Amino acid sequence: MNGTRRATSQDVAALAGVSQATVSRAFTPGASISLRTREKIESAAEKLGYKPNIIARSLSKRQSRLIGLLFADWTHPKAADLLKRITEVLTEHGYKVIVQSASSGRDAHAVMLDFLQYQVDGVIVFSAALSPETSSEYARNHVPIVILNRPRVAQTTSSVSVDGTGIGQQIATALLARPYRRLTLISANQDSPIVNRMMDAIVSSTAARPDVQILSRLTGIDGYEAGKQAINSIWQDKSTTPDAIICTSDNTALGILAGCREHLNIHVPAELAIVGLGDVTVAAWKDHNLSTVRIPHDEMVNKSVELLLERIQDPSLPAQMLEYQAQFIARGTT
Amino acid sequence: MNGTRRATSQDVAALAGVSQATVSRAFTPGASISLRTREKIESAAEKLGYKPNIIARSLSKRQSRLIGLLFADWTHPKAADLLKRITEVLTEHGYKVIVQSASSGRDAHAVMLDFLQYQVDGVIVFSAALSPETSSEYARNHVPIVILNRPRVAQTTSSVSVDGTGIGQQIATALLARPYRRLTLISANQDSPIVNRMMDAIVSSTAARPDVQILSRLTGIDGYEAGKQAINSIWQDKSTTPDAIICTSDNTALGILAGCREHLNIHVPAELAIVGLGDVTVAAWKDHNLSTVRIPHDEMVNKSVELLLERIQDPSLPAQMLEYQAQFIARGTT
DNA sequence: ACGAGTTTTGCAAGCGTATGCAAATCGTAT
DNA sequence: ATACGATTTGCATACGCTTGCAAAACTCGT
Repeated sequence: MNGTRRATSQDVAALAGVSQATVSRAFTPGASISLRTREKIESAAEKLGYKPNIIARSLSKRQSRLIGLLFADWTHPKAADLLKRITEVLTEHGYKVIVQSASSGRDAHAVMLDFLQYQVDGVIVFSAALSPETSSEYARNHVPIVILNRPRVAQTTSSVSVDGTGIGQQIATALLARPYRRLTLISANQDSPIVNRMMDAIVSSTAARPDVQILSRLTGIDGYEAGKQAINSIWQDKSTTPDAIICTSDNTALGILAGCREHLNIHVPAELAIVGLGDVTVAAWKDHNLSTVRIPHDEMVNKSVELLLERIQDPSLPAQMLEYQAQFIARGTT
Repeated sequence: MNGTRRATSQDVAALAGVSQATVSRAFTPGASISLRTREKIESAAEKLGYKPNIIARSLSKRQSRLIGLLFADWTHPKAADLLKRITEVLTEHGYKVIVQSASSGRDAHAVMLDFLQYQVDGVIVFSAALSPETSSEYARNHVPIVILNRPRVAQTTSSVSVDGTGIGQQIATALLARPYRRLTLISANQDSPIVNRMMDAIVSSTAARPDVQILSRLTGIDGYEAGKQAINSIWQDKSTTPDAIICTSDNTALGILAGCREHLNIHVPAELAIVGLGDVTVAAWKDHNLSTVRIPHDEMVNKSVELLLERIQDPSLPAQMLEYQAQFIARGTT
C-alpha cells in the first residue's frame, strides 16, 4: 500500500493517538492495557500492516527466542525426520531454529561461535563432538547446550543419547539364546562412543563363554554397497566364516543380506544371522525383515528440547547426561 | 571469567581507551581505521571475550542476514541432502537460515508471517504452494521469495523447478522407441504441478498414436509398500495388463519391481517396463537397476540461492520463473 | 616548520522495542 | 462532590550497534 519503510510501533501510535509504549503493551500478552485502547491499536496496526519487529524486541529483552541447531550427521537415515521433529517441537514452544552444518571439528567450533553472535538462547547439537573451548565459551555466556545422539564430555553441557552397552548386551543375549557362536562385528567408523560401547559390550558379555568367539572386528564399512562387498570378502576364506554378523547400521546389514542372497547363496538365518542398528523403515519390509535395534528417536528429541528449555528458563539448573534404552527387535534374520 | 553480562563494544572501548564507534569500525571489514588501534582493540576484545552482537547490528543496519526456509515436503527422498546443501550454500554467503516446517496451506501463511517478523532478508520455500496473500504481503515488504521444486503462481515470487512436460515427453519417447504400448500411470497426489504436467505430457504425446493406449491413471499411491500393493491389484485383471508402468516416485517404482519379482513372477523388462522419478541412490544399485529420471537438484539449489541473493541486493530486479531439464536414465527396467 | 591533503577518530543521532516510574484516569464508596 | 485505591497511560531511558559529519591527527612536499 504505502511507500517503502515498514510500519513501526511509532506509526501505529501516531495513527491510534496513543504513545509508542502503549502500542508495545498492546502486543505484549498480559500487559496492563484497557480493552478500548487495545482495540483501537489493533485496528490501526491492521491498517498499516504492522507486525512487531522481533529483532528489536530481542535486543530490548536480551533474549532472541532463537535456538541454534548444529547438524553434523546428514547421512543419518533419520536425518530428515529428526530435523523436522526438532524444528516442530521448538516452534511449538515459540522458538525459531537456526540450522548450520558442520563436518570437521574446527568447523564445529566456528559454527558454535556464530550461534553465540546471533544471541541464541540455546543450542542443540546433533551427533557432533564439541571441543572443550566451545563448552567453556558457552558456559561463561550461560548458554545451555544439549548434545543429541552422543554422550557429553564437558560437565557443563547436557546430553541425550542411547545406552550403547545395553544395546550390545541385548544383542549378545539374543544371539546366544540361539545357536550362534562365531561372531563378526562390523562398524562404520571409530568415532561414535555409542557404537564403540556397543561393540565392547558384545565382546565383554561373551568373554566368559569359551564356546563363543569374536572372529573379527571390521571398521570403516558403511552403507549398502560396502556391506555387499564386505560379505563377499568375509566369505572368501571358507575355513573361518562367522555364523552371525552384527552391524552398526541397518543399511550395511541390508547390503550384507542382499549379498548373501544374490551371489553367495548363504541361507539367512539358518546359516548366518544378521543384526542391524537403527530400525530404518525398509528394515521392517517383508522382503528384508531385518533383525535390528530400535532407537527411541522421538522421545530423545522431546527430552532434548525439554532439557534445553528448562535450562534456558533457569540457568542455575545442572547439566544432565541421559541415556535411553534401545530395544532389540528380533525379525527374520536371527 | 567475569560476572554475568556479556561484553559490549562499550566495554572494549573503555579498556582500549577509544570510543565505542571506533570499536565498531574495528569489526567492520573495510572500515576506516589504523592498524595500531585495530590491534589495540583486538587485544582488548580478546581479553574480554567480546564478539559483536549481531542482533544489535541487524537492528542498526536494517538487514538481518537471516534467510527463512520453509520446508514442506519432509518425505522427499532427498530432503536431508537438499536441506544440507541449502544451508551450506547460504552459510558460505554469510547468511544464516531459519527453518520452519509447514504442512497445510494455512500453516504456510502463518509461518511466512513469522519469518517477516524476524526480518528475514529473503525466503526459500521448498515444495509448498503459497497463497496470494502471502505473496502480496512479501511484495509490499520487498522481501524476495524463491520457490524451489514447484512453479510459482504469483508474479512477484521467483521459482526454480523442473520441466514436467519435458519429463513426460522423454519418457514417452523412450518407451515408444521400445515395444511398449499399453501404459499405466501412477502418481502420489494431485498436488504437484510438475507431476501433473509430466503425466499430461505423456498422455498428449501418445495421443496421436492409435497403437498406444493409456490403460489407467492411478493416484494416491506413494511409497514402496503402496507400489507393491498396486502391482498386485493391477495384475488381478489379467485381461488388461499394461506393458509399462510409470511412477512419480522411485520408491513406488521399486515397490512395483519388488512385487513383480516376488509374488507375481512378472519378467521385467521383457514383460513389463517400469519407470521411476528422482533417481534415488538405491535406484542405481545393481539389484534394482531402475530406469528413472534424474533431477538436477544441486544446480537447482544453487540457482535458487543465486536468484534470492540477487534480488536481496537489488530489489528492483524482476522475479523469475526457471525450469530445469531433467534427464531420463535408461537402466534395466525398460 | 608550515599548510594542504589524507586518514583516522569521536560525537551524536538513530534502528524499533521494552519497561520502571510517575502522572493521569477510572471506578466507587462516602 | 470528594477522596482513595486500582488501572491505565505516557515519559524517558535502555538495549548494542552503525554511520554521517566534523574535528583531530597524521602524512608529505617545500
